[in-house]
Amino acid sequence: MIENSAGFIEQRVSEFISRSKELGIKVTPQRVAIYKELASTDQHPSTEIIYNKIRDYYPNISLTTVYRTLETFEKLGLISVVNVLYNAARYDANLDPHHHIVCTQCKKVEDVYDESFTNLDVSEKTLGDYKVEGYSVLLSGVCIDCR
Amino acid sequence: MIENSAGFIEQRVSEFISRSKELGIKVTPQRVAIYKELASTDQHPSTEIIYNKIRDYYPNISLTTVYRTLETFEKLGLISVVNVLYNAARYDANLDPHHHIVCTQCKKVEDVYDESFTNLDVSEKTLGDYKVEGYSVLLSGVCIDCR
DNA sequence: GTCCTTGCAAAAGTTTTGCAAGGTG
DNA sequence: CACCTTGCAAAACTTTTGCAAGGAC
Repeated sequence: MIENSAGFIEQRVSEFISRSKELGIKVTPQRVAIYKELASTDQHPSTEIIYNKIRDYYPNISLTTVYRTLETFEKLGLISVVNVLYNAARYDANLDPHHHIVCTQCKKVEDVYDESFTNLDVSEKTLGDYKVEGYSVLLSGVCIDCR
Repeated sequence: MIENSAGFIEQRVSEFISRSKELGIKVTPQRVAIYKELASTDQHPSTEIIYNKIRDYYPNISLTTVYRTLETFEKLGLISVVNVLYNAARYDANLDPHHHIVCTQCKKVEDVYDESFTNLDVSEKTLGDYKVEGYSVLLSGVCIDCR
């Protein structure tokens, strides 16, 4: 749960710094700025958006650094990527209700048919501001070929 | 459920042609080829992959056409896009279990906390070939600002 | 001081757009 | 034959990579 109090964010940044030292990566001002920006919002920003926000107070930062840093953080489990399959649009002619599992290594997608996934109650949820059209469960894992 | 019999695919292509006429879009050889390619696989191909497969027997087709056609089909509900948020990577510093809802119009993402989503049983599923690492539910809808 | 990290520039990869030619209904 | 659709080319946008300079430990 995000709380927009400065103290809460400072605490998360402190934890990030400790964790970075444990993991053996260097704590640079760029990395702190990127982590802090991400920890300060629940808007799930893109790389470009993070870059632009940081440039307001850190004009010399490079977009390349933001890309590389987010990738590093994600690989180490310090942050997560919301959309695993962001590389290219993937299409499906099968309109029956079903779900998907993606291999985090080769990005292959397979279908998952499971009634317990298909019958989730999405009507009464805390989605007050949204007109919900649908949902799907995306599992992630490593396929047999990549193991 | 995809069945790889030629007859089954032919039937789906026929339905596609009828539906196209109902919807008032023109049935071109390119469109039929694209639909047929997508209906013949459960691999959830990208635009580029569909393009390359079609070029084996239809060398003049343009990648632009494949992009535009898939977009058209998706808007009309003839196919669906597996990864709504494919435009750019979106990151999250919040590692607590939670889910997301995306506005299909402005692509804004918000958090959803719901225990019934968080307690799905993913251990005994028909995911035999995968080492499952996790999952998340992605709801889609239209946010209040876009209505 | 060592070696990881950064910034710049260039390249690779994905998607969109303008416009004239072509084909469907 | 009207108008939607296609193909080409160019541009826009997102991401990755090579390399030399710089900074953290």
